[in-house]
Amino acid sequence: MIDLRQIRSDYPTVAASLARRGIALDGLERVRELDEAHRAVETERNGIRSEIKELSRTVGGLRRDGRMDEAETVAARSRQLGDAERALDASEDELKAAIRELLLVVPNLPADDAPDGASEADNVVLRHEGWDPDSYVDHQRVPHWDVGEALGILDVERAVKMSGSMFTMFRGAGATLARALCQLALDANADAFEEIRPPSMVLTDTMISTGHLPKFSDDAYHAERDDLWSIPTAEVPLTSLARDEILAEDDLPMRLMAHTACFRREAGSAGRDTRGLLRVHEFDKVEILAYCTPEQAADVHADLLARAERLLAQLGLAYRVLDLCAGDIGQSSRRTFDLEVYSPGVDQWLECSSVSWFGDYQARRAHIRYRRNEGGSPVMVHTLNGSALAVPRVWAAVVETHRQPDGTVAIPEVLHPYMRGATVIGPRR
RNA sequence: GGAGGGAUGGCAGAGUGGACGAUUGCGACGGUCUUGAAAACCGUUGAGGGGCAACCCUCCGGGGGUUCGAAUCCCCCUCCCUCCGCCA
Repeated sequence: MIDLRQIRSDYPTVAASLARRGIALDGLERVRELDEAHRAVETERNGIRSEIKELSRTVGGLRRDGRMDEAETVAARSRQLGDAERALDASEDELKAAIRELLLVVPNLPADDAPDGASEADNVVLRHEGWDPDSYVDHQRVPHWDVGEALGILDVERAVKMSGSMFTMFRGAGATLARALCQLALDANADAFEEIRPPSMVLTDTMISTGHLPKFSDDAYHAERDDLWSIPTAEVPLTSLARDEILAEDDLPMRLMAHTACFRREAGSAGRDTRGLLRVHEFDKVEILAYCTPEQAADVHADLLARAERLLAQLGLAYRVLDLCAGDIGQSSRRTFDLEVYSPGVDQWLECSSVSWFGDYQARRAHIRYRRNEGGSPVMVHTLNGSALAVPRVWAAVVETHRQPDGTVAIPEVLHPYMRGATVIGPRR
């Protein structure tokens, strides 16, 4: 959530900033009106409540003194006020709920230095790494689904049999490779991040905290009977880990990482990228996440990006870094860098990490604060996160990039310790 | 899933209708004393909302109810503990 007080005190800035996303601002206007009405009702209601409390104290005093008739007179007066109080109370509840409902779907203010733009097409490519378009040879120009099938390490057909389209299954060395990628990502970040193994299903409030609900319910799997959501990313449970807590400044930045399965309905993309691993309903991912102070946020953001990049470089993959424009960053984010890995077999740039700074938007939803060393009231933390490594697309890029003339796949050296000594993936027999 | 017991401030733990936003202890912070520290003593110490301010309001797991007045009484829910059942 953005700060209601900022809407009150600095409406022009908020409106101008949100306008950069290219969204309609009538919801914001409405919030402003409701807020004004809400405060008026609240003030009036509080005055009546105060009076009732005063009268009740008087009743108590009179009764103790045995002045029962007088007590009853005062009680009767208080009874009358009670009716008025209940009416104002109901209206206050309604206004408060209406404001929250609207505020929950108002996106975050893009950072001033996020580039202008309306869509994906306006994202800024900051740089390419390990990228030489002329270096690829014919044996690398085979899509991973063909490579995977030939080597017996990817079995899409049987996954579809058991779970339907857009599910996948790794086999043999392919499954080991998928696991190796996760272990590498965890080990590479263990120097600074606490490893967490969170639940894969969460309550509605947990999904609201990150911004995945209420707006994007179509994108997530929901177990109706128990009202639980399958997590679309470890960001969801990791952000709620500190929900409703007050952290100490000395504990910040607090860095967490988790390897989880991620579940996405991909509701808007039926029929797109249906082959292979480009878009699947369930995939494994290692997420890295931090809570920090506003002052630390820029450094933490750069560090998360550097860590995600380092893994791709170590795997010998080409990638590019995108600075997402104001019109394309996610609802909760203020600034996002995307990492896209180049997959030569399908000749596509595949998004494999979004490294985002959320400011205090998620912290306000999740109520995560910290106390400054110099004391004073608790203030909202900043949250940031990104994928260290998302398995399917990186798996695809590895298999295509490192395919050798004889059709086998050379395993990148950093993965050797996790591959039971194997250095090459040959046909399964 | 069934039966019983619980949920109070950073923690421990009082409080069964009115002077309780809450006794007390521990912890933390400030001070006195001390060369310094400890001990002792004195004081401060929850969160949120509204208001320029004085100040007002809310919060005792969550929601509803009774009452002039609820931490306290009633109803529902959630979570924790004990026992039984089931189970990797």
